[in-house]
Amino acid sequence: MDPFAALADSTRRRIVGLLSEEDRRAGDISVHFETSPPAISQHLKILREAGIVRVEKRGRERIYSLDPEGLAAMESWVSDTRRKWNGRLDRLADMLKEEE
Amino acid sequence: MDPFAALADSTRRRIVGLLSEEDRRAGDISVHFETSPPAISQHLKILREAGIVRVEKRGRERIYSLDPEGLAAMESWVSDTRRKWNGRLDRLADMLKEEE
DNA sequence: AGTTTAATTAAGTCAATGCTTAATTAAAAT
DNA sequence: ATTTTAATTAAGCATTGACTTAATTAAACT
Repeated sequence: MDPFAALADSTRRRIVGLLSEEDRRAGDISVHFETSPPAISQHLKILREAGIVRVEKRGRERIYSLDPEGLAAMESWVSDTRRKWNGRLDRLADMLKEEE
Repeated sequence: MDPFAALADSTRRRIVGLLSEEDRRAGDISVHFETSPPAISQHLKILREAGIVRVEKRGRERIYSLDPEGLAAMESWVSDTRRKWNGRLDRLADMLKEEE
């Protein structure tokens, strides 16, 4: 699943929010939600495959951490879009200026 | 549909890309895609309800334009997440510094 | 007035998504 | 060695999402 679709789900965004604060074990993520541990595990898998999150096995626990690279796609799309939009505003400003 | 879900679809992101260049009539958007005009119209409705796009009726045409406010939610979520993440890195750097 | 054009809404189909409970894997503890 | 604990995978189900064609709305043209 691509990063945009991965972050379309609010539960997954909340997970990312938790991991932006600190690395956490799967169970420590799970307790923050009403949904079952398997559901959270499935969300984590999606985030992993989207490159947004990493896992590290530690004994029988899995430590999840944010992979900031994963946000890059979204960040650059947004900033590109914003830049193009601003470029239009700038050209409009120029046109108005030449009318003076 | 919330802005994140609205932008999870690549067709809708392409529409936003087109509108970041210039305002366009529904039909002028539609021709850029293989899918049928009704499908594009449905996408436009979703973008409208997410606050990402605006319409203006002009005779029997509808002129679509980008509503940059609509991107704000995504932008601020991403930058907040990034900020929290960076904050962690900073604290880590401080800790390493104090060890010197 | 009647027809064409621009666009949307309606209705139905199919695939994808998110959830649940049950089953499995594998490490830790007794 | 057996049992408990942490987490995931499997299977099934209900909902949502994106698409299609057909029908509708409304403005423009002749």
